[in-house]
Amino acid sequence: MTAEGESPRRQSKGERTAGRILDVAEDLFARQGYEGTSLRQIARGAGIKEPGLYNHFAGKQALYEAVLHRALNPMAEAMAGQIESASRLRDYTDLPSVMTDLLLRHPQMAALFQQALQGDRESVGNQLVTQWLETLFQQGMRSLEGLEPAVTPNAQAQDRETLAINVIAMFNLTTGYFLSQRAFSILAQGDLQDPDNIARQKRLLHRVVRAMLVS
Amino acid sequence: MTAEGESPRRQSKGERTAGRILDVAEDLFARQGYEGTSLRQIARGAGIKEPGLYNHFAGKQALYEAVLHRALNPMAEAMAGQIESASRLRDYTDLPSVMTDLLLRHPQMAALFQQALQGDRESVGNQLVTQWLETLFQQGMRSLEGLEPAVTPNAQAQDRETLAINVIAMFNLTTGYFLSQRAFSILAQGDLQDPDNIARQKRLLHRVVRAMLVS
DNA sequence: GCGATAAATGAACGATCGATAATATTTGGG
DNA sequence: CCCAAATATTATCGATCGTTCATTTATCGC
Repeated sequence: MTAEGESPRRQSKGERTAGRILDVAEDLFARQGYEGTSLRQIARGAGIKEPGLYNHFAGKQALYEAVLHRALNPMAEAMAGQIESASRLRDYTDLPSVMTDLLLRHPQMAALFQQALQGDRESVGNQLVTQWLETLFQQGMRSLEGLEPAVTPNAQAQDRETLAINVIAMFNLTTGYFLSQRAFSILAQGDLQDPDNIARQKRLLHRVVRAMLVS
Repeated sequence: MTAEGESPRRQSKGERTAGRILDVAEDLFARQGYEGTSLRQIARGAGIKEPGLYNHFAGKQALYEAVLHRALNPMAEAMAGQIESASRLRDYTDLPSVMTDLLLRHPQMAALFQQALQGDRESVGNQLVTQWLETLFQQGMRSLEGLEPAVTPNAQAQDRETLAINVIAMFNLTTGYFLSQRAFSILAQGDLQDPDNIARQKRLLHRVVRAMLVS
């Protein structure tokens, strides 16, 4: 999530500094993890001294949660909008593609979410992401199980566990793509964010969804 | 990787202690990450004081690399054996299933590998895992691209980028499963290591591979 | 069982961590 | 333009990090 594009006079100095801090912190947290990132690094990246951070955030933990919150909100809203406006059947199965487009605009969010998800269960960060996943997964479950009979009338009903495993697979497939830039450069030259490769990934996502529906 | 099952007199005291240290370190590194784990924690878990660690490992970094090495070697050998003994075509497409069985015996290795893969590019740990992935991926690529015409004579040849994306997807699908226990408990009750769920996952893996082959 | 060697310990080091207090500077509304 | 409020800085804190050293204790081949 990069800084808002508003005109520099619409924001007060404090707001601009807070935005810069969030930008730097998001990048560093995603690349180095929570414990691996120091407030000194963040302050230096934002062009201020360390104690200045405390004029905008209560502490390291609060800053981390603010980063997650700012990254999670647009994603949640956009996905909610997509889900709500899904009138035709195929709109539901497009969910991974939509999520890919959203992650494409903020590629480091994938790493941020995965870390928060693997992190301390009691932490606010973990609960934030877990809560988001909850609604997302519930919707994914409803999609798969609701569509299946319509699309493939002769398909047998799948048990809840299989549905869950499928939804989780789609999530891992979608986010994992953005965590695999290094692996990709081993196998082929190029950038995973290249439109051609994004198109290839979306094609794969659709094929996998279809493979899940037709059992 | 749990301690060797050898009789307690076959190992010297030092070897036994080193093994305990590796066990504890592997668990903590996988759950909390490299920076998030302190040598004090590891020492306490192994039942010794902190300086005692230095009788067995040169330092934190060396201990971390030893953990990765001990976890990576059996996996690499087992996969190499599977690949070498693959006479029939389907042996190749079974590779994700074989990897699932291996990871099932040491579920925390998935987290370990992902962390090392995302971590510092210069680090020895990253290079260790990257090197392993390289051979694994090369083999996966060769499988997919070599098998395709045989299995589906009417399928068009896929470009290298698509192959790479497919191989990466299979890797993310296979390892991501073992990182998703929390997500699974949101959607359904149960343990992802339950044989029934493992069977469901393997069924999914095979379906996805098939979906990749028949373009 | 003796003795060399391996292993474990207590004490302490410098470095860095997140955080606080006191002070200086800048901002921006009246 | 002024002055209260917002923002930034300097100095410093205690805690914890990884690591080292000198010493004690345990191991195990002979």
